[in-house]
Amino acid sequence: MDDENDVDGETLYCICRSADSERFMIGCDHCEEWYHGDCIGITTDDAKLIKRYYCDACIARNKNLQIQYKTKKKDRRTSESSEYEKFDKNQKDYRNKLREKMASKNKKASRKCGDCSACSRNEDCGRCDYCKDMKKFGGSNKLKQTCRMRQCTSYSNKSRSRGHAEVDDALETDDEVPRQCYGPSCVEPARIGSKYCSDECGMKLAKSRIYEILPSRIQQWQSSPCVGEENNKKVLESLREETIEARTRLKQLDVKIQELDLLVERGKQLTIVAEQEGTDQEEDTELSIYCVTCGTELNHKGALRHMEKCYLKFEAQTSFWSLYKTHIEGNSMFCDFYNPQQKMYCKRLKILCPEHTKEPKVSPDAVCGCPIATNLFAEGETLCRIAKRKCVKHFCWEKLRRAEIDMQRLRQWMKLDDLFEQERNIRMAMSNRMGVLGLMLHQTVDHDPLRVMKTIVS
DNA sequence: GCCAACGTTGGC
DNA sequence: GCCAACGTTGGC
Repeated sequence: MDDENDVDGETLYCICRSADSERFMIGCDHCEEWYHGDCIGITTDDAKLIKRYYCDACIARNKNLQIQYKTKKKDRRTSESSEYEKFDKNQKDYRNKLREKMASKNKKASRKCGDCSACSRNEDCGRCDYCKDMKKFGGSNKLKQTCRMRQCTSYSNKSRSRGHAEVDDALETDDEVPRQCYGPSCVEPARIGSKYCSDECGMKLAKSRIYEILPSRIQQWQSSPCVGEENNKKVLESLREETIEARTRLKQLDVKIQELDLLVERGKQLTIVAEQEGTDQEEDTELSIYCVTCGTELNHKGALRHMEKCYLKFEAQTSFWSLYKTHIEGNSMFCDFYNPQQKMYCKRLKILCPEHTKEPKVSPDAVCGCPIATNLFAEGETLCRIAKRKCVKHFCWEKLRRAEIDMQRLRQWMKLDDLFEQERNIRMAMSNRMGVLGLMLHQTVDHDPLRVMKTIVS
């Protein structure tokens, strides 16, 4: 503190922090600081009436302090009373003027009442989050806020939306008179602005509080039912069921893929039968078909082929990129092509991605192999044996089926993701509820006298 | 120009 | 509504 009060060997006084000791000064009988009479609105005549003077800062910190007069206040009805009243009035006027002056001079000062303990602190505590953010305490200066201990308490109780963090190590009264450290069996004086002499003592007391309170809280927690906990458990159970369902569905879809693979393999064994071609050509020759993507009128023979190409053309114009590669157990359905310039991964379905998946070349001997429908909803064992290149009925059937399965797989994975997120939130709520902090901070008081009986009986 | 910190903004 | 982040501003 000496360096703050000392500049170039000179002692600094008063609220003006000047070294001037030539003019009239009065000393505070509490902090022993000296104040210029004209700086604090006290004349030499006023001083004659005062027995013990306490400065504004000390009075603000300790409400028990009051300026003591040579004649007691109750005797003020005497001839001298007018003098005291005059002095009191002067002081009030002076303070009001000072406040107005400060307010007009500095808009930022409007957040300080000037009277509370926080306003009279002249050093940052160095321990709160705002102090730790400050450059002088090695912070990054992101928060740029006033030390918690210096934030005006009057202002914070009305208009500040930001909560004043209750720090256990903070003062209740902020009385800067050193007192005994609150640490268990510690006899050292507490640090100024703290209940403790050191961080260790604060931690020691916190620890012993936990040892003292926690066991009974755990017992209480275990003996009384908690509706929130029960509800959470129920939701967790239903989430678990839904997860199992989604996983079963995924397995079924995997089986579907295997079945499709087998079907394709079976088709490969077949040879082309040309006769079927003739019968098909006669059907529906007069029907008009329009492309679902571009709207052009199409010949039914080339309709599917056109629509597929047209779709791919339009699909290629839109990109679906993500910064992250997909991590899925088993085969991923995403393209996940990595673009090194953008540093991103393609998120189209792999089977449908026109940009990064090349269509396999169809050999002239390849058979279509699509199962032929026996009626609208069922398909028989018979496979289409027209040449793959020529079959207009089942164009790209295999690709579309794979895409359909992949879409269903994707839907299930998204559902699993959603279920996982919900479970995580519930588990977090549950662990918060019965975590050390939760148990220490909250407890349930049961006001129903019958409930106690029930617990005892059961 | 530097610094403290107020007041606003945007994300959650 | 809360809060981290930050642009801005006033004082020095």
